[in-house]
Amino acid sequence: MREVTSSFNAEEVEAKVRSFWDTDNIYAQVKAQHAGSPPWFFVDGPPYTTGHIHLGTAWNKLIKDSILRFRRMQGYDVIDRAGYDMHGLPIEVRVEQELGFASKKDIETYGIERFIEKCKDFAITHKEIMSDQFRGLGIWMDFTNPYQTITPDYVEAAWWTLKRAEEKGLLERGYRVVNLCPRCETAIADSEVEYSDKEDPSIFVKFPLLDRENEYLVIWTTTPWTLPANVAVAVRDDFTYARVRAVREGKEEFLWIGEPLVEEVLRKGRYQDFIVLETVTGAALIGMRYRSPLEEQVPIQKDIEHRVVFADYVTMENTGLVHIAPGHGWDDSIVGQKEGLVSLCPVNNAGIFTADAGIFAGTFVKDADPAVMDALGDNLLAKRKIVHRYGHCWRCKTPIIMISTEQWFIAIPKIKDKMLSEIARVKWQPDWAGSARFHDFVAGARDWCISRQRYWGIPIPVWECDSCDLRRVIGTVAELNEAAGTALTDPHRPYVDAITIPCTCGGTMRRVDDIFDVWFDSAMASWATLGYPRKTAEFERLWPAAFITEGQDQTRGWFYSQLGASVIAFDQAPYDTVLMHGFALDAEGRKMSKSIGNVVTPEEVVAKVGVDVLRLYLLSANAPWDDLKFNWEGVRTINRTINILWNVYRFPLPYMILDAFAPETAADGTWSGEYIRAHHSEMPEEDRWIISRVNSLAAQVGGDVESGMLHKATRASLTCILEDVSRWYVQLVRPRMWLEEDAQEKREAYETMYYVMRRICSALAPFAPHITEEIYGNLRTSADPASIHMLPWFAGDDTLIDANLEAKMDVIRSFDDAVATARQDGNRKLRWPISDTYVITDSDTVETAITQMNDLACQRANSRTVTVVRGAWDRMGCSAEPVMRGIGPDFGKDGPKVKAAIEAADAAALKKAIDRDGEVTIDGFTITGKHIAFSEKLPENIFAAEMDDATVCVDITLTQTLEGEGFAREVVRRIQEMRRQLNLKMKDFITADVAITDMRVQALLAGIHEQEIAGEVRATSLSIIPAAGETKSEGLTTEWDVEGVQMIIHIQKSPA
RNA sequence: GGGCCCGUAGCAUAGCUGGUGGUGCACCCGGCUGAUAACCGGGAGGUCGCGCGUUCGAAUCGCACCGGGCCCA
Repeated sequence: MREVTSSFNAEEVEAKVRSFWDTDNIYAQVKAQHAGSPPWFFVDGPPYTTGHIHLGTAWNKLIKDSILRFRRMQGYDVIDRAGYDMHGLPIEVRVEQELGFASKKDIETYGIERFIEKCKDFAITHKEIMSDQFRGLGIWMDFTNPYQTITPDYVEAAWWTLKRAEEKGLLERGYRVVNLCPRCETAIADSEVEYSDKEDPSIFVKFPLLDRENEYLVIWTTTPWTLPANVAVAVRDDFTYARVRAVREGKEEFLWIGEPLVEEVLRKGRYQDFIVLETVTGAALIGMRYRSPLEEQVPIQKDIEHRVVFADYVTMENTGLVHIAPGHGWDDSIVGQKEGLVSLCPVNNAGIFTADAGIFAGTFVKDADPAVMDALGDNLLAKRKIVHRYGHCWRCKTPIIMISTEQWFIAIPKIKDKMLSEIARVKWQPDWAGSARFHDFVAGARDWCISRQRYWGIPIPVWECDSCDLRRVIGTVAELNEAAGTALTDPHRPYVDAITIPCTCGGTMRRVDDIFDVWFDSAMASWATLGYPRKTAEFERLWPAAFITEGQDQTRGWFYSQLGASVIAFDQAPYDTVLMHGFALDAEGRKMSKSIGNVVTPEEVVAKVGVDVLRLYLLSANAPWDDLKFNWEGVRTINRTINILWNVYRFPLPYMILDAFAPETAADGTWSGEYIRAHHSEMPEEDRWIISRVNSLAAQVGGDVESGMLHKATRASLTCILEDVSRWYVQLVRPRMWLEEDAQEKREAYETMYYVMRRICSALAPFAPHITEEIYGNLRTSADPASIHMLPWFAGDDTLIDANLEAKMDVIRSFDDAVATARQDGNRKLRWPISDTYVITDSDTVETAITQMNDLACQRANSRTVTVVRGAWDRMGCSAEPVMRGIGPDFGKDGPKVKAAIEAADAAALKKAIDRDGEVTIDGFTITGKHIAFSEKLPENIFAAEMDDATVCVDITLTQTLEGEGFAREVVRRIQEMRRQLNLKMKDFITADVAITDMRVQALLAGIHEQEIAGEVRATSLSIIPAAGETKSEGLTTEWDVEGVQMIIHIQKSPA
């Protein structure tokens, strides 16, 4: 053991520990230690390789690391391979930006091969940067060999899974309405759509009814460009619609509008006058036919039979009639299917109108809005602007459009029941994450569009014949090479695009152009990380995952994609337990974002307080599943607690080192609490108490971690350090540390402190791996394992837990607080001894504790005696107060006399009499309870304070003896302070003179307390003298005012 | 618009199978002084987001609303 002098320096300690881990290969050693033990299969949710981690990413990995460390200590062979999500549009967009590209054409011109190589470089570079950041947080996962979604074996896992989908009839191709980013020219998932405010036209349009002259349906839309694809108008059958005759600029026309909206719509259309001719329910409108107002400009519209249909989602807003374009809206397409409507989509993947759009052909849809409005002519009833929430591409921020396009789908509804029953089987932390949230999400899930029209991703392994309609899904690279007679190694675009397969019909099969939705990649993680399907042994041994944990946003992300893929592939969920955690928000509970400027990075926290404090803060601040409101104050508090842990740790070291203390060990020299187990029964109560507390803590922490309650585990540990060890045990045990002789009590204190530190470090090791490693490194015996992380998890020893003792100590602590309060009230410092303390109570628990632990109670109270009083205390005085409201009416003008009589009488005697007889006669007046109010009165020099279930009374009366002792302790304190000013070492001796001119005080001390003072301050000679002699040049002389008494103290270091 | 979660003193958080609201930090006052740029005690501070309901009694149960978060539309 070596002494540690400075206060806790996170930067220094953590750097030292990190370098120890690195040079001695501790992580590898720990893993080797558990090789062959029962496995614990964890799958890392792969972060996307953006290149920088934020607080949420850090939180995520720290939760993982803490749990993995705990499981390793429990003895499991933990599979801790990290993973990275490395394909996809975000990287493509970044590379495009670097290269200054504006569209897919630029990529084609540049060359797909060069482009995807750039993407690959980007992903790999940024993966390395992130691994370093994670390592910097002390995270022990396998970053040297992470699974990567871009490796051939990983790609193959996706191919194989798609083949399974095809075999099960779950792979479908078809036209669906999807979100399209016209810039990226690809379909994007709902989850890739980001909503933000956007200004759009807000127009009211008249659709002329067939066979009704000058009569129109009025609809509203914010997307004029979808009107060329209009095929129907929807209404609610139970709403009321009005037919109005409206006049604008002298022209009269007949309009159909939702009845409550008539006035508003006509005002917007600047109609001068109107009259409601009739009202009907929507049901009466259904089936009415109308013409497109654009049939001249969009010839295809002439062939459409437009009609009014029912849709339940119509609301009585705007006009109450809804424009339906099944090619441009999800809801519209549903209505279209149900009603057998034509689906028009005269728009291509770049958002450009096709020839079907007539005069609009060749124009970008959004740019065509004004032209469409122009073309509407008089049918444009009103034109305004609106700012509303609109979807944008999450990467390039381009407003998305909805178009009907041919895509590949997984038919999720066909496997939904199985997915739901698997959700019920999985253990969710918290329970509602699965049973409510995820369940509801999956219950409403639709087909999963898995195709993207991009480059950097896993190519969809479907080959289609160019002459017949045969298609083939390839499951592995080997299968492809065999079928095509090639030797492909990298299954990415464009290499894979070149490969053709001869078809049985004599034609040539070519790969479809699409790549997978990047969410499909990570969905395979649980088997891809095991090398499946290329290798099967590990898969059979380990799968499914014992545990995963991710943020709540992954409900619709990774929890979902994994479940879907796994049910496709294996008919079961790929995980057994899922811990869902929250989001990292700022102190006000808002999302951290660069634009608000409220981002807190992990690095800045680490720079201020170190990794362990960040870790403990993130883990203890709130329950994992609640959102974290980042708060610097909270971080500082944890920092202080950790500093206290450090102080508690270093406090006994100087004494232990002075005494060359070594804890008792087993025969092989390793420590596991040998002394405590052997001597437990004869150890002091305070030692047995802290040992019990620490064992209770260990038991609690283990249980909390297993149930995902990381906040409870860490809070309990920190509270134990603060409350039990620092604020109580250390205070109790201090005097035993500086006993001179080789006392049994001191030995027990050392062993206990050692035990406490070792056990607390063990309990804290998964959460604060650096400081615990440092402390352990200094405390461990030479035969103990090199690292704390090599120790088995200490789960608490039941035989050392004494709940009864813990309860009794709670009473003493409550008593201790009350004594301090009462003394403060009586203005008697704790340093000054008092004669008697009384605990007035009706509680057996209190009586037992104070009686059985009386020595400790006396010591804490600095009182000669501590006595329990049951019921009323006979020394408690009584005061009597006349109640004039009662006296006045009964005694009239004698009232003042009665008052005086009551005040003059002995209150206790009055009370006794009234209690007994109900009345008492004084000075001829008969007095009853209503004339007098009794209250308790503390005797002189007694001060009281409440504790749990009791009242504590301290008697602060001074006697000569007590006063002498008080002054003696005052002198000791002053001399100690002076020793400190001289920077003396603990073992140094001094000589001292205490000059006191006050003869009474001098007499109290001289001869009686000199020896005692000398002993405490390590003085070889000490004299109490009446007046100071000549000022000495050596040593230190200080004049003190002690409770109004002047003292001149001189001390000087003795020669060694 | 819908689902889930959260909303308790200046800040953070416990209590939430109903019975007079705890804790930590910060603040103010005091104590201790061989852990000392530490430690301890006390005090003040709360319409438990708002409203209605169930109940003898609600922070706790129900409904509606407001604010925040994630997700969906």
